Amino acid sequence: MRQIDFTNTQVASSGTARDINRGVVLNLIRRRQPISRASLARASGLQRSTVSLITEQLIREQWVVYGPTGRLPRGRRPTFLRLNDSRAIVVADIRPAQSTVAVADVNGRFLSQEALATAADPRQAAEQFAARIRHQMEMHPDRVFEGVGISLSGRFDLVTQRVGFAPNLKWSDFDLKGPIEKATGMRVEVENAANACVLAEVWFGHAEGVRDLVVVTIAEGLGTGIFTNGQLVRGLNGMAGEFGHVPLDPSGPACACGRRGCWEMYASNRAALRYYHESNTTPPEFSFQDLLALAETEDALAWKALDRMAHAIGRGLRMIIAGLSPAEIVIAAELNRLWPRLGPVIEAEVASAVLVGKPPRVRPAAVEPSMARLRGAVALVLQRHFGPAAGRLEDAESMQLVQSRTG
Amino acid sequence: MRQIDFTNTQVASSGTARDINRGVVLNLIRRRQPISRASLARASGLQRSTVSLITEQLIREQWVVYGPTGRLPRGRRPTFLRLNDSRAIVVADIRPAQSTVAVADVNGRFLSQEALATAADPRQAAEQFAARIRHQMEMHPDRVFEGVGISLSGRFDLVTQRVGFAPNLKWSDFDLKGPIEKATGMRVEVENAANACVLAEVWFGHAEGVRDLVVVTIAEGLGTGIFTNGQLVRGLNGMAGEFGHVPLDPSGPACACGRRGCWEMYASNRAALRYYHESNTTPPEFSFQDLLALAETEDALAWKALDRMAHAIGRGLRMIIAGLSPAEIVIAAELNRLWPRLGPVIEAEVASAVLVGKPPRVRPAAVEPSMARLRGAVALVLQRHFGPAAGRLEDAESMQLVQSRTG
DNA sequence: GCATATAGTTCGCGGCACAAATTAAATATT
DNA sequence: AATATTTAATTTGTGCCGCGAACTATATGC
Repeated sequence: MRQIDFTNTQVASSGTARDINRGVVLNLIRRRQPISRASLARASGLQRSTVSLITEQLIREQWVVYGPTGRLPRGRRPTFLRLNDSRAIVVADIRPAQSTVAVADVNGRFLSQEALATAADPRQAAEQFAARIRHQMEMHPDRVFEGVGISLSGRFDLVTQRVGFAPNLKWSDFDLKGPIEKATGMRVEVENAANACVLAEVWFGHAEGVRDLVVVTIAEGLGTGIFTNGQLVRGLNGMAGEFGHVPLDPSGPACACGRRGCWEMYASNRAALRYYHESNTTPPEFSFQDLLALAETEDALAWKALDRMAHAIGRGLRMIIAGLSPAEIVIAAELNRLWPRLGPVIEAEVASAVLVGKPPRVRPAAVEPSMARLRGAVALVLQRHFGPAAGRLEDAESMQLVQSRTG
Repeated sequence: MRQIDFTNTQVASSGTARDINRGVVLNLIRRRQPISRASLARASGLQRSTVSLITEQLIREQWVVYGPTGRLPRGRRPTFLRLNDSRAIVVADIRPAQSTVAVADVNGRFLSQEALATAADPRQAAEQFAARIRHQMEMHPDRVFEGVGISLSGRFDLVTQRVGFAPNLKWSDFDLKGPIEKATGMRVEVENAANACVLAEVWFGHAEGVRDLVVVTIAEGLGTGIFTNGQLVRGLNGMAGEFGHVPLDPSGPACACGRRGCWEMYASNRAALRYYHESNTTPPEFSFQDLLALAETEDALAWKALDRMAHAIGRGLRMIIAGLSPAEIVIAAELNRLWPRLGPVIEAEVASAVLVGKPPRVRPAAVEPSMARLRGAVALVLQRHFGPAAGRLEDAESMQLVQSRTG
C-alpha cells in the first residue's frame, strides 16, 4: 500500500498520478537498464500503453535513450531503454584536510576526479570549490550538467539553507550553497556525509527495498545516517544522527563535544590509535592506515587495538538497535578492509543485544567510504529529478527555459 | 512538496488523486469541524467543485454528516459539515495488572469505559477481552462500530500479525488479534503503548503539523514512541523504541533485560521509589502515586527522589536528541502532575545537551497517560479509514457488503 | 504459408481535478 | 421595494491520465 503520511495537507491534482508513475518507471529503468517497455509494464504493473506514454515523455525529457534491440526465443524483438548517461553531475566531498571534486554520470560512474586541500576559511573554501567545479565541468564539454551535489563533514539546515554546524571543518552558520550556485549557475544540494552514505546505499547499493537502514561512518569521528520508512531522518536543523556523541560511560575520556565517554571516543579510528598507543609507543604521524597495515602483518597489539574498536562499535550499535531496530546496519569505515576478522566481532556484540527475533543484518558498505560519500552526493542531485514530484520540477524547468528563450 | 518515498514501487491509478484528496478533506473536517465546503476549499486549495464532489462521497460513505447552518455578515449561509459521531470504535489498553476496555466516537470522545484485571494466560486474556469488547458494544446498540484498537505493553509484529514480545505481560509470540477478530467480527488493530501515545498526540493532540516527535512513556518501565517524517517508526518486528533499555552507565544497577544501568533503571517510577527508599524506609505497598502525594505535601525526601528521576529523564533524552533531533519531545507520565516543578529540571538537562541551535520543545502529554493510550488505540482504527489509501479501503468494504448481500 | 508469441501503438472509456458559468440565499444600498 | 453586492454551492465543459481492448509490427516454428 502506498505510504502517504496523513499529516501532509498537500492535495493531488490531475498530474499527480503521472508524477508518481513517471518516478516509478524512471527508477525501474535506472535499476534494471537496459530494459524494454514490455518488461517495465510487467515490473511496474502499469499497462503497456501507459508505460509507452511515460517513456515517451522521459525520452522527450532526455532522461532516457534508446539502447540496443533485444533478442527473444520468439516474438517481436524488444527495444531496450537506458538512462541517458551523457547527462552528468558534479559532486564534491568536503573534509577537514583533503577534499574531492568529481564528475559522475547519472549511473554514479565517475568520469573524472581531483583532490584538493580544503581552505580553512569558509568563504575561501566556497570560492575554491566553485572554481574546481567549473574546472571539472570544462573537462567534459560534451556533457549536460544537472546540478551539484556536496557531502560534507557537517550539518546542512534545510530551512536556512546554510551549513549550520561543522566543528570538524571549524565552520558554523555559513552559506556554502549560495556562492557556489552563483558561481556555477547550477542548483547545489548539500548534505551531511553520513546521510550521503545512506543515499549512496539506497540509490546505488544493494539495499533496494530496505526501508529501515542505519549507516555508521567511522573515520576520525563517528557519524550515523538514519533511514526510516524509506526516508532520511534529518531532524531539527538537520542535526539527527549524532549517536556518536552519546555517552556510553559517564566516567569515560573527555570528548571534544564537552561530554565524557562518547561512543566516538571508543569506536573511532582515533580511539583505535589510542588503544594501540596505550600498549605500545607509536612514532609521530602514526596513522590509522598504518595500524591497519600493521594488523595485516599479524601484529598482535594492532589486532588487540582493532578488536577493542570493533567491540566498541558493536556496543554502540546496540543502542541503535534498541532504539530504532533497523532492518540493516551498514558500516562505512576504513576498518572494513579487515572485515573478515573484525566483522564477526561486531556481529557477535550485536547479536547479544537483541531482545527477541533475529538481529539486524550488519554489513560493510558496498563501496569504500570516500566513494560512498561522493556517490551519495550524486544521489542527492538524482533525488531532485528521479525522486518525489520530480515531474513537476521538469515542467517548471522547461517553462523557465521557454521564458528565458522568449524573454 | 508531497513526500512520496522513492523506494516505493507502487504505482498510481486514476483513483489515486481522489484517495489523497479524500484524506485531506476528511482530516480537515475532523480537525476543524464544523466547517463549510467553501472553507474546506480555501483550506485545502482544492476547487469548490472538487470539494463538493468529495464531501458528497464522504456523506455517502457516512463518515460526514450535515451540521447546523452558519451565519456570515453577508452572503449565502454555509452548510456546516461535521464527522458522523454515531460511528464508534471499541478500544482496549492491555497492561500487566489492570486493563481497560472502552468505546469512543470518531472524535476520540469516550462513551463508556470499564476496567478489568488482566488474565495471566494469553489465551484466556484474548477470550476475556473479546467478551468485554462485545459487552461494550452491546451497551451502544445505536452505534455503528468501525473496528477495534488495542494498545498494549508489548510489541506487535506487523508481518506475523502476532504479539511478538511482551515481557511485562509475560506473553510472547502470541496471536491476540485473530481470536478477537473472530469473536467480534471486526477488524482489530494492535500497537505498542508508546506508539499509541504518539498517534494520540498526532491525531488528537496539538502536535498537528509536527513531523518529528518522540513520546516518552514513563510508568513502571520507560518506553519511547518515535515519529519521523510524519510516520511512526516501527522497525524490524515492531521493536523500535526500546531506548529505555540502552545502558547509560555500564556499572549501574542490573535491569530485568539482562543489561546494567539501563535508562529505565534511573528514570522510571520504580527508580524514583528506589531513590526514595534509599533515603527513607518505606511502608510495604508504597506506590509511585503515594510518592507524588508526599511531594505535594512538600516532603523534601520525596522531592529529592523525584528530582533525581527528572534528572535521569533529561539525561536519557539527550541521547534521543543527539540521535534523532526531534522537533518535539512529549512526556507521558504520572509525574506530569508535578510538571511545574519537574518540567524545568528536565528542560534544563536537555538544554545543556544541544550542540547547536535551540533545544527541542519538551512538554507534558496533552492528556494523562491512561487516556493517551486509549486515544492512541482509537487513532489506530482511524488510520485505516482516514489515513493513506483509505479511499480504496472504502471501495473494498462496500464491495464486500454488496457481495454478502447478493451472496 | 499459417499459427503462435511477444513488443509496442492506437483508440475509446471512465475517473478526476480544474475553472468558468450558473444558481442560491443572505445583507447592504438607494 | 428594487437592486447591487457578497458568499456558498452546483453545474458544465475541458483536459489529463490510466485502463483495457483492438490492432499493428516482427519474430520463430511447423
